[in-house]
Amino acid sequence: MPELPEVEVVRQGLEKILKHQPTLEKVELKRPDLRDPIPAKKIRTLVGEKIISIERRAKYLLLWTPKGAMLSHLGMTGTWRVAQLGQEKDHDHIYLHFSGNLRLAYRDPRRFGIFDFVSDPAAHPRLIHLGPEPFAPELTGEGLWESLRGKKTSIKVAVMDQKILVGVGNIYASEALFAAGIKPTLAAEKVSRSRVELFLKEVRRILKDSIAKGGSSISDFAQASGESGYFQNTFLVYDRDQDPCKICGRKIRSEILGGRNTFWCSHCQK
DNA sequence: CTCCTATCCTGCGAGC
DNA sequence: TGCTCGCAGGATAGGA
Repeated sequence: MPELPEVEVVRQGLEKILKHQPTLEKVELKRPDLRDPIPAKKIRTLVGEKIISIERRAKYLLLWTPKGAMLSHLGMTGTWRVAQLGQEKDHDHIYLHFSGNLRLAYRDPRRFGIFDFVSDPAAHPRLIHLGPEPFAPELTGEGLWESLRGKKTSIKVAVMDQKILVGVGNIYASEALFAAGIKPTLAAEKVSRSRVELFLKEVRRILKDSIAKGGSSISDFAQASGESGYFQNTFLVYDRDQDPCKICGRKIRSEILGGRNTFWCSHCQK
């Protein structure tokens, strides 16, 4: 669900809400697990600590204290919000109580999310194999192209592979490949270096633009403030099967790649 | 190794 | 209106 822009928008929202560095006073778990068991004991070692920063890595959030961090992944339907007493909802699984009578709620109907404890991100099994951040200055089109070498899988599946490039999920993969004029079904190894360079440029532009627009709000995504994003209004191909291409007017088509619905224009993308 | 499929879970919209 | 079906922004285990 939330891809890099949505997670970044949530990060910015949480950063604002937690700017005054409140102390974590209580961790209330409504159930013992999401996708995985929640290590309640380890997380509660952070009680009494201040939240000093909110970091995003790939689609993960890290709420840092001096003694370690809480790691949050939103899965498909996860949201964080301020929920004072009386503002509980169905599928609220975690309440973080802070000083100053502040309470954050994590809500996640499908429970594909993750909530874990991290001391050393470089050693955490969920983080250790992640590929480069799209905005990392050291990431070049050539570097990305090299990591696609020998990949028989489709370029669409490859750019969604978090070992190759993080943060790009099903929406932004389709949108960025459209912007770069690359047909998603093409084998990754067959995409030329210059076209991979263009893809990187376009995916950066699109991710940045989406962050500026508050991300894409489909069904229940909202930023921590509760506001919706509006990047979904600018989709050129995603979820537009059979609709006319906004550039050439021909029908957008779709196919399942790697188990995920993929959208493209066979005239604009080769 | 790489690649592909099935799977976790709930809610919602389309179609009848 | 109410039911059933298929699908949804992700990531991983396990099999080929």
